[in-house]
Amino acid sequence: MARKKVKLAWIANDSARRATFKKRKKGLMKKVSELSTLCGVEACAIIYGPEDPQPDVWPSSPSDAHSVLTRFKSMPEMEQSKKMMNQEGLLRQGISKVKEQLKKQQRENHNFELTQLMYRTLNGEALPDVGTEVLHALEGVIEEKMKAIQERIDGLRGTTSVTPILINRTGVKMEMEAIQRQKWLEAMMNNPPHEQQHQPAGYYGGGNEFANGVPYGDHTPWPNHFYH
Amino acid sequence: MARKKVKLAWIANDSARRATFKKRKKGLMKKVSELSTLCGVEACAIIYGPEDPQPDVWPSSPSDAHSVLTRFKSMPEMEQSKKMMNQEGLLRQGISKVKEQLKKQQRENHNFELTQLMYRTLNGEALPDVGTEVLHALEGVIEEKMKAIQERIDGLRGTTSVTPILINRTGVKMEMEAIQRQKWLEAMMNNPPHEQQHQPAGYYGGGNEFANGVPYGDHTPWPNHFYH
DNA sequence: TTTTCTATCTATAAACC
DNA sequence: TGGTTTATAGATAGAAA
Repeated sequence: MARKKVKLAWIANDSARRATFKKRKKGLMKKVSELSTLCGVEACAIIYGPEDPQPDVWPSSPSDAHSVLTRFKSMPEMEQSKKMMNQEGLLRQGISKVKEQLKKQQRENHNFELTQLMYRTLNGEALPDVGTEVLHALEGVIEEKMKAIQERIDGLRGTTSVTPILINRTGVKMEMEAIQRQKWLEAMMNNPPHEQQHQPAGYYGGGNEFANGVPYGDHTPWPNHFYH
Repeated sequence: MARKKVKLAWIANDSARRATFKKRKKGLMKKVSELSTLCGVEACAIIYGPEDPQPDVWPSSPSDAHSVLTRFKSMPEMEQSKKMMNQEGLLRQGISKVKEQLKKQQRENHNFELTQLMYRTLNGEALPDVGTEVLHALEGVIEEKMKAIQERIDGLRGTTSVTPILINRTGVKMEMEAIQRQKWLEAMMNNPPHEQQHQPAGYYGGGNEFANGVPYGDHTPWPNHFYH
């Protein structure tokens, strides 16, 4: 884990492996002792060397080690197996984790699609014939954006030093209700989706900022579930 | 070891201690698995939680499942204010990660089901009318188990010191070809999936060990895809 | 409480001796 | 082969959401 990221696989080189073993064993033992000290828990580590039939063990104090091991051994095997051997449990754990990930991903996808919908609509594209549900969600997204912008503006008002270009261009006195489409675009696209930065200097002058291209570079059809 | 160097002593603050415990336990387990992988040695860690009578243990049988799944981190959250253009890319990345996880999980599920199939069949339950594909896969699982057992026995033969209880019970002289069903069960169930330990003392005496119950406690129907 | 973020601290792979 | 050094990967404390 230094100089180079090591691949997690058996180290073929003999001496390198032995060196690593030595270093890491030491580090591991230290970690075990730290965990035990810091959190006041019983812990035990047993490491068999490649040749040595006698493992390195922590805690080094024989009595402590013995106590941990005795406790472990005396426990009905059934309980031991619950955590170390119960495949079913681990599987369930894994499955719910994946499910969780999936849900998160789906939420993100949905949000992304809504954001795209917003940008494209603001850019003059016709709002597709989406269901009310989608409209409500879209409303939520837009509200969130507005809120974020308002906060940013409020924050800037209290500042006496740097006045961001954005403010010079749009004027903060404008009421939120009166913000026009291109102002919206300017505000929201403060960090624009694509290479707007590479647009000519006159880019921000007003008018149809995306005359040269749409925010996402193409007109991907709206996802099917957006429609009735 | 971050933000501030922590003093090596019992952490008095309750929630802080729990948080540290969780983090460090995870880190420790990872280290153990890494050491084991990189250097090809046997290693074991046992950690008792403050309350939990069940320790966390490494290795866990489906070792990959645990470490791989915990290692899996959700993709960094999208920063709306920055680089909208990357959203799509980030999403794709996240999706493929989830997909990958899902595949892994499915492989594990399948393997688990096959293992259950094996145990239940060995226990005398009728082999369901599975397709050839499943049969072949089952064959593979069984072969793997046999190989593992053979290796264990071979290893033990070369040892003059400690003779594990398992050996006392079964006798290593027995040829693999002659191993009977209950021996199989003993060997494979060395750390049994469920409550067999609570069986009467005569449990290991031979005969129908699972007369009072099946290994998994119930007769869950075989998964649909096992059948023709 | 959990999750996420990130500044810092620690472990360690290579290089050197 | 075994210590010492150094640059970097990894672990994690504390804060914030």
